[in-house]
Amino acid sequence: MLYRDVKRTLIADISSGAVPPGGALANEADLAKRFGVSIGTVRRAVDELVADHILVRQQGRGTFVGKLDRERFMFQFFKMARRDGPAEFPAVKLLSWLKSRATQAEARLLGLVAGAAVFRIDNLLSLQNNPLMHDRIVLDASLFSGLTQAQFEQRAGTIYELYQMAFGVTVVGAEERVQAVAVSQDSAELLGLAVGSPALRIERIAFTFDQKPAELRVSIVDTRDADYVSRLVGQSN
Amino acid sequence: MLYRDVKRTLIADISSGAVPPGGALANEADLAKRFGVSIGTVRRAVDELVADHILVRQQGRGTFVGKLDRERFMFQFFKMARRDGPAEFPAVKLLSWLKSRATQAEARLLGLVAGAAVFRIDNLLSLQNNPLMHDRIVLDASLFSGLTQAQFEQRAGTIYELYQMAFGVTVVGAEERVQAVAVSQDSAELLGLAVGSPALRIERIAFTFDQKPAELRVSIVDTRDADYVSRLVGQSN
DNA sequence: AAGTGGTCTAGACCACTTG
DNA sequence: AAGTGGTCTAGACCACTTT
Repeated sequence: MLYRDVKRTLIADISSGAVPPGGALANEADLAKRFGVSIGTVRRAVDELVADHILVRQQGRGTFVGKLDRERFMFQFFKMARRDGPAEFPAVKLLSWLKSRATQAEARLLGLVAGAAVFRIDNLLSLQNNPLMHDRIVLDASLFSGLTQAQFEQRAGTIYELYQMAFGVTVVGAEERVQAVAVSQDSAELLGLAVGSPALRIERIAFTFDQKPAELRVSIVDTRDADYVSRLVGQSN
Repeated sequence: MLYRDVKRTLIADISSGAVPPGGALANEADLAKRFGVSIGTVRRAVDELVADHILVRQQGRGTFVGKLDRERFMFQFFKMARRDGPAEFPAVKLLSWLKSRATQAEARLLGLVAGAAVFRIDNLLSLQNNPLMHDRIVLDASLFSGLTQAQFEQRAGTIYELYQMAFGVTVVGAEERVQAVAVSQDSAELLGLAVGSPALRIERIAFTFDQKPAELRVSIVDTRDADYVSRLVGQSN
């Protein structure tokens, strides 16, 4: 399982920051020399990392560490799409920001001890100036130590890009659990719904390499005009 | 793009029934001879079909056409899981069966003309004897010509396995659109909910090779005890 | 023991991007 | 022109399953 070792080392290089987001990997021949394997073996390791969207290959240019920019966020992490049109990047407005302590349930989901310090960040997301959903993000404060509200609000790109650039926390995947709920008064006001209307509740645990949880996010979504879209694999061309 | 040609030919062999579900492919060396390419090129084509779950490799035994059995159905097409436990195969009870004509919306989703002949099949799915969800399936009658209620009720395996075995229709993927709705009286009675309670509505279009739509299915799901679970990729080990 | 897929090698040539 | 990834070859040996 040589290619496994190569893959592990490449992941270590990325998660340690030795190769930064957007940075180029060494070329395939050099990697092969460094690891003492053939180019084919390097390619196999890189193939898998490309399949996971951790690396991006560009023929003729090189292989780069994938940035969690808008395009990737839309592709991988934003599943809502209006029924009448194509997917679109949402406008995000910060509603509240506070440092707090994890409840027992939050601690379990994030792999922390109950009462651990966390950041709580609430956002309102809109499409075409219409409120669509409301996110409540919970972050392990020790993983994002020093994060400030100003830093969060003034970020240039996506939230995950901020995690990656400023804290070396690369979100590589997530698990979402979706259910239907009756909206509370708070959510109803934010989304322009009647209290008790049906809405989606999405609980997302985003994780980094090694499946380590990095973020807990609970979204309440108005699905009068948009759907949660899920593709059950199967390309085959 | 030799391996692309190999892949296309293998797909043609499968969808034509030349290699039946569960049947073995020729071994890699023979395939290489047949296509006049190296084993590595055959492997690449087969790799992609395995990634799409169309083929299954078993070291030392051979490569087989994947059957749409319970295991695969659970893995790929059944996303509901109880919050208190692991995923579990649902019991399916036929509620109604009739031959009818496609509405305009159904025809659009299935790629038919409005008024085309369709089968309408309603099922109730339960976990641990508790009703969980209610499916309304719409099938193009010309694609499943000769399908009878008895055949449907007496099938041995999954519904998709019946499509595959009896009609040569292999479902390889699907797109699901999920929204929250207030349940109608019919659904409420079936699921033991109060009328107007929030529930998930899942609209699934299942497709075969070439993305041709094969089935439309609308599910109403009670999420008091179970979630719709979605994994946003990212393995990376 | 024979046959299968799983991994790996050490090249080759092609397509694409950049200076 | 030089450098990169993309594809392909023709082997080799290993791990596993079946006879």
